[in-house]
Amino acid sequence: MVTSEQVARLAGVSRATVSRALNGSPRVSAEARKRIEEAIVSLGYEPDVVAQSLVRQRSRTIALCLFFGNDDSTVLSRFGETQHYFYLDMLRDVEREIADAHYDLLLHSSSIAQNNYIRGLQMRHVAGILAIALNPTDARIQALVEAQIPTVFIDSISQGQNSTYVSSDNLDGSRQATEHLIQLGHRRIMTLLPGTNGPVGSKRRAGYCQALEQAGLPIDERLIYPAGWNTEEAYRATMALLRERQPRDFTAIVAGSDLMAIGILRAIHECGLHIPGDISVVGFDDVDLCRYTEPPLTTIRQDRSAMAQGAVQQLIQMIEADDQLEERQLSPIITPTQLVVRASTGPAVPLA
Amino acid sequence: MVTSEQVARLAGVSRATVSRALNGSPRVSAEARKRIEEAIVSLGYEPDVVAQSLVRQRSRTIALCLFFGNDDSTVLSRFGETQHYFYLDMLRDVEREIADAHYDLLLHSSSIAQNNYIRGLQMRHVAGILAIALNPTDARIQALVEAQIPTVFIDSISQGQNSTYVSSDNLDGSRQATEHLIQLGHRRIMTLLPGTNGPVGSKRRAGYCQALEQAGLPIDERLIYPAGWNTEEAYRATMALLRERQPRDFTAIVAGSDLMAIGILRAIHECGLHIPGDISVVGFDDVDLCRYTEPPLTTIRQDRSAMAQGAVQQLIQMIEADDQLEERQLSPIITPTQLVVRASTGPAVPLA
DNA sequence: CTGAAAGCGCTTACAG
DNA sequence: CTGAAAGCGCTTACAG
Repeated sequence: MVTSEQVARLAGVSRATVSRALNGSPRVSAEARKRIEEAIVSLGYEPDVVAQSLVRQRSRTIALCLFFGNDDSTVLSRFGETQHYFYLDMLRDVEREIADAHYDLLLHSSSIAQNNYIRGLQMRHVAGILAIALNPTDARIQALVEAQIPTVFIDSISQGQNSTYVSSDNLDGSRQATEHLIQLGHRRIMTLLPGTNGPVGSKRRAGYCQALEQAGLPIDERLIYPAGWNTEEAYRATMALLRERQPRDFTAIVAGSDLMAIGILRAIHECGLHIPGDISVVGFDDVDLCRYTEPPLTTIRQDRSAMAQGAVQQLIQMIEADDQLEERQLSPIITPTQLVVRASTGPAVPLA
Repeated sequence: MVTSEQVARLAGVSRATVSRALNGSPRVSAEARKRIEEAIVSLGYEPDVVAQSLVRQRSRTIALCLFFGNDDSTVLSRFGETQHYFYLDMLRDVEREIADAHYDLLLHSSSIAQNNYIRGLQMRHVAGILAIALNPTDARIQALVEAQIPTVFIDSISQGQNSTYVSSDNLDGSRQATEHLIQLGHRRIMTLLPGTNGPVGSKRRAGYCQALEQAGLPIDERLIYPAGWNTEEAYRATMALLRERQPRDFTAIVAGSDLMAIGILRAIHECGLHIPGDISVVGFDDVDLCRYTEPPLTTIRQDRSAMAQGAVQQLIQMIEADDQLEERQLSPIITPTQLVVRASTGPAVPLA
């Protein structure tokens, strides 16, 4: 294991000078710099990041914190569940951004209480935190905000002195989806959404309502049907819906997400109905799978790479802005959404 | 930030004793231990893992290395691609196992050359490596093996002094899938598999052939059709197949994976054929989505949690077996596979 | 059983 | 521009 000591010896300088050269200090002569660089190459030296972290009291590591449930102790624990499928794609972009900035990504799993959770992060000297916390009442959110470690939340609207958030324009996306159906002649449009108080669901509900209002359509509580974010719950809810409502009182469904839409499609098929012949379905997210559903799914695209890029760049900016400007204004980043029309939506057919 | 110095002062002992108590050394008196524990609780002390890593020359971090392509510089870069969907589920189990053992998971992205790749891992003092390398010729595999850091590969059959692997019984799984179709009366059974030299594909091809042989059926090269692991390529291959083969010369398809099967189903639908009425399809992996395809997919289940558990436990055992026994025999772990019958397979119908 | 001391590999005021 | 020295927070022989 090559150390800076060996580099210094070979270059005929002190470790201090090697360190300065490495960290781009201007106070190093050209000759010294050259000799050091040669020594580094010939020895294959690379600085020990652990030692650097210790002395700098800060690592180049960004921790990923996912709180999908209240009890998930590991970062990925809930990632197999269909409702979180969307975030995976975004994580790819997140990792690329982080790598490009020469930071590492840590999945820090702590099965302990909240204060220990934060402490674990501090003891690892993480530089910053990227958090996706779907339940706004999760106590860890507030703990994170108070910990004063630079933090960017995705899809949670928490803000603080050292934290901000990025989110899609969920309201406008849902509005577009509903408007698309209205333009196709639909008047009785269901929406399946969780009954929780999360910001994502709330905004999507609001967008749905806004589109109806703009079109002068009434907002019927019977058209807003509760279902969890996952495929199975959406499937069950739709089955229940199709059985309860005889005769059927709707011609289209705005799904809370694409993965919910997949369950909805399946239920409609099983009841012997056609899509979009009998019922039109719109998803939300535009995950890759949308192209392979039967029929291919009309949906709302979230700009995942813009979300990831915005989140990471904002985070790194916060990390590297060592000057703690009191007046710093951290404005949230809201990325646009866009309707993608495929084959699961069509003209409304009159109800029986 | 509470340090061991403060704990020592409060407990009236030296830092050395605090360290011993913390690390479970027997050479600490009961009274000292008690006072130290009280001090730790009252101060909320937690050791600095960075300092520990430096002095121990080893962190409690396990790096995740995914080499899905030859050029992926980030760990997750290829995870959005359908062909790697399966590994995500396994990663969940992997993370849980790692967390339970009180290790951290690092996604180490290095966009640099191979020797720097290894060096980056060494400089971070990672304790061990979990690697999924789908291309057996990837130079990083050999570099990893030679680096002598404890490593467990998943689905690559690399072994070395400090490395071993875990894999499903791919051959037997594919054999079961094919046998299932034979029992349903199918005689002309296609298989769609990548033409690469990866161990997973090779084993699955061998299992397919073995089932045919055991049934006394000929192995027709025209029945082994090349297609990449992803949904899109499987879709395109099937479309081409259905156009080329007029009249059609097969009644069933063994897909290389579930995500390939999804593309195959879509192509069959688009050609106006029925599943399993016209063509039966079997997948491989048993991802959650199988239940939601149209029709629900018959497939081969891989025991992901057994794979994850085997991999992590083996890895940690290697890490903590500080005694480098020369005669240590690291035997690979092969987990069983199992047929899951759903609705995409049915009796063979005679070909025109 | 316990403490003083050295050391892990680096960085950074402090002098010069 | 450069080096000697101190220090980041811990662990571990070495004495006692």
